[in-house]
Amino acid sequence: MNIGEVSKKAGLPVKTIRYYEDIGLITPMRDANGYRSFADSDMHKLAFLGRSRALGFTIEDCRSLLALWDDQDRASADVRAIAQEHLARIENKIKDLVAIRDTLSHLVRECAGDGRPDCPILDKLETFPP
Amino acid sequence: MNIGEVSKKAGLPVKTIRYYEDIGLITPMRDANGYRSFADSDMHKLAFLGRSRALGFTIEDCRSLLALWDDQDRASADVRAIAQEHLARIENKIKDLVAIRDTLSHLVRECAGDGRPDCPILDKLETFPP
DNA sequence: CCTTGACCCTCCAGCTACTGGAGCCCCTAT
DNA sequence: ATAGGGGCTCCAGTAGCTGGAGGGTCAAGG
Repeated sequence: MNIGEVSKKAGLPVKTIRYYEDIGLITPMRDANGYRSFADSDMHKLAFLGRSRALGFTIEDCRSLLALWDDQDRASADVRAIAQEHLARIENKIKDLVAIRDTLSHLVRECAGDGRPDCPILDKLETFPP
Repeated sequence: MNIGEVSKKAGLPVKTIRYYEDIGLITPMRDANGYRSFADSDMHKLAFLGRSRALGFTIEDCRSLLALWDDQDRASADVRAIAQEHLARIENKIKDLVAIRDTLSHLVRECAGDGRPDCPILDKLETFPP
């Protein structure tokens, strides 16, 4: 398979696939003409990567997950640890964003949003908490 | 005021303040020795920037907000528009993250997390939705 | 007067995870 | 022969800083 076909099947941009090779996540063969030649196992890895990334795992997480995936003797606890740590990061991020959203929507509601210059949003940005 | 003092008062790292000057958000004077010399108005702007950034506004948003802040004749609607757009971005991000969190916590709950190699997390990453 | 240590300065490189573009080669069809 | 749609590499840029090298400046203590 050439890179274009893999790109369609895996749902990843061509550039991203080449990048993943660059950083050593996959190592497709090469044809005589220099074109990358992807085996099914490469496709499979790329799909795996796509899903992991869609769930917000970092590239380094993906590298670890991929290694565990390749290792038939892995302990599921190792996988779980990575996922759980990531889950905690996500939950923190959500908490931060919710706090921001609350502050922000409060500010937006308070602002008349008309042609006058008085603006509680700017006022609050000026003198917010401490 | 020297940069160190401003840094403490505004709660921003020295490097960040220099960066903000670099990109034209502030333009402090210079002393004869080349040191930056911050006026109260600079401090004020930096505090404003710190708060805006803490609410997740992009640097370009900050640039716009700062311009509106400086403009005594601004329409509050202009500020509101920026804030509202940002709010929408945040809400989208929260939605995405919540979806990720739900999937992820489901996976983590399903995984035994013991020494055995069977791992529903890897299975799902392999064969997730479509 | 000299040194020490805390500041300050500039410039360069690196982080994440790609993305865009230039400039080139290759393959197939007409 | 040529046109188009692949493919290739390498370089640069994105956001928003952060770290470090290598150097100047200032106030206090010996």
